[in-house]
Amino acid sequence: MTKEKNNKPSKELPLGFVDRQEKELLVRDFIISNIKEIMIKYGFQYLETPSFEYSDSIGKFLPDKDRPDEGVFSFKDENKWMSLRYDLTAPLARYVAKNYLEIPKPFKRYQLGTVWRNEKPGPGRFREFLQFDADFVGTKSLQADAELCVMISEILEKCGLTKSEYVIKISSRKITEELFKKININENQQKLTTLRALDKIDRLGWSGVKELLGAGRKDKSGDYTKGANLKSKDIKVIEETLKKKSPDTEDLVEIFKIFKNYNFNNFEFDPSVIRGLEYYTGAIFEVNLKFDVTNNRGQVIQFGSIGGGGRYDNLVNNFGNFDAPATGISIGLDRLVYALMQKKEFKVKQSKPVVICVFDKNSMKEYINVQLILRKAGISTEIYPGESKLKKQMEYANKIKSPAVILYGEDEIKSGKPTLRNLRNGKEQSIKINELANEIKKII
RNA sequence: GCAGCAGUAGCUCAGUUGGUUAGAGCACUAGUUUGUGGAACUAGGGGUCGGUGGUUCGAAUCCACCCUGCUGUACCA
Repeated sequence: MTKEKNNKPSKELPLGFVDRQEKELLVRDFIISNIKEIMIKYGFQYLETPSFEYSDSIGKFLPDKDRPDEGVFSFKDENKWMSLRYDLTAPLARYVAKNYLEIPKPFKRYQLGTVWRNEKPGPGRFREFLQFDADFVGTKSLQADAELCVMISEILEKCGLTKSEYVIKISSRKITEELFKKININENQQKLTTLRALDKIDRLGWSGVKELLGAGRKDKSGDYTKGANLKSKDIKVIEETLKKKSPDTEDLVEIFKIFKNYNFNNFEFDPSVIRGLEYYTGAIFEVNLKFDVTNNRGQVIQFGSIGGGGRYDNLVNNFGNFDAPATGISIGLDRLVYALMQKKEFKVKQSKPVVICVFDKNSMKEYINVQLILRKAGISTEIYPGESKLKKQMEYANKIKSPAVILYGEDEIKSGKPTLRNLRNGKEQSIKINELANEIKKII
């Protein structure tokens, strides 16, 4: 690299975007195959919608209407603004509205797709990530809400999490609505500030939340956050509400009954679960991990939830007049991958190819013959992709973690018995071509 | 966005109060071994010290601004 490097394209990635390597992708594939299997079992339809939508299809449901395009990546196509989707729920609402007459009602669909958020990234948190969504549209039945939780739990356990490693926290927007009535808050901004404060109880504890409900709070770095300015007697009422051990709203009482019928008990009633969204109208879920997650320096980090959801009875109605009450749940797959990879006992099998070394270009036909036989037997096999000294070829095989190499030089070709070298223990044996596949299977 | 900390080789870092040609380990390349990887030894390549401007006889080191990263915080459909 010389002076010219200034003229060369940057090898840096845009903020919040990452290359994902095989190890991670295989874990992701493992999770996806579990999801698909369970979705079929639960009877959801598979759907894909495009990455881009017209901005007004997703933008006009933003909670803060005063800054409609903040947080999304957008560009102007001809004269219309389009944006990369920021979740899979808004596109679902658009899809349901567009296809309302054709789709079954209720409509159950699941979707796997990349979403983009123009926000500051954090550990295990990117500006481009894969999300899984499952929703019921067109039913008010609480059976749907309950089943979503049971289903998520089945997915997590299928992926290797034990009951003690995760919990689904549940609350209802109805609880906070009643609370607001009780303490007489009507102003929307104050409601939002209050909800956001409550949402932080995990991290800040009640004392921090109390500060945010009152005048405000100074964080570790010295930054100051303005509070909701509630009266201390109202804060007292909120504190009492948060202490409740069991729900007194009808929806949650019903949902918990259904859980019992499913024998599902890995949930927790938690009135501090808020999920910040304005569009939720009933039950709210949040999927939390119960073990520490660390960054690549080994420090424990604030990881937050790996997914959540809830009931949103009015969202589809934003596109017109539809009878489409809905409930859904989503998981951030990359966050689940990140967390899963931290579990020591978690392993995903990677099959690496057996490498056939190249001694002499004129013997290519012989190498190909061995390759065809092994591939036919279902063994991942490659002829060394290059022209190097044997030492280089061995180093290559070692580097890609190949289980074995096949040495098929002049002498071996003459006798029809290639040498199989086990790269884990260095042992070599000379084997007839037609017995090669079976021998290799013993090694793998 | 706000705040704190930090940017020296591909990676992890050292670099003394400003002083010649900027160092180490790992990785990489070549060789010791022209049919044998993971060990050892030898040699080698690789840096406008994040960028720009300033102070100075002299800056990786001091100052200003900018960029990037980490952590917290805000926002998070």
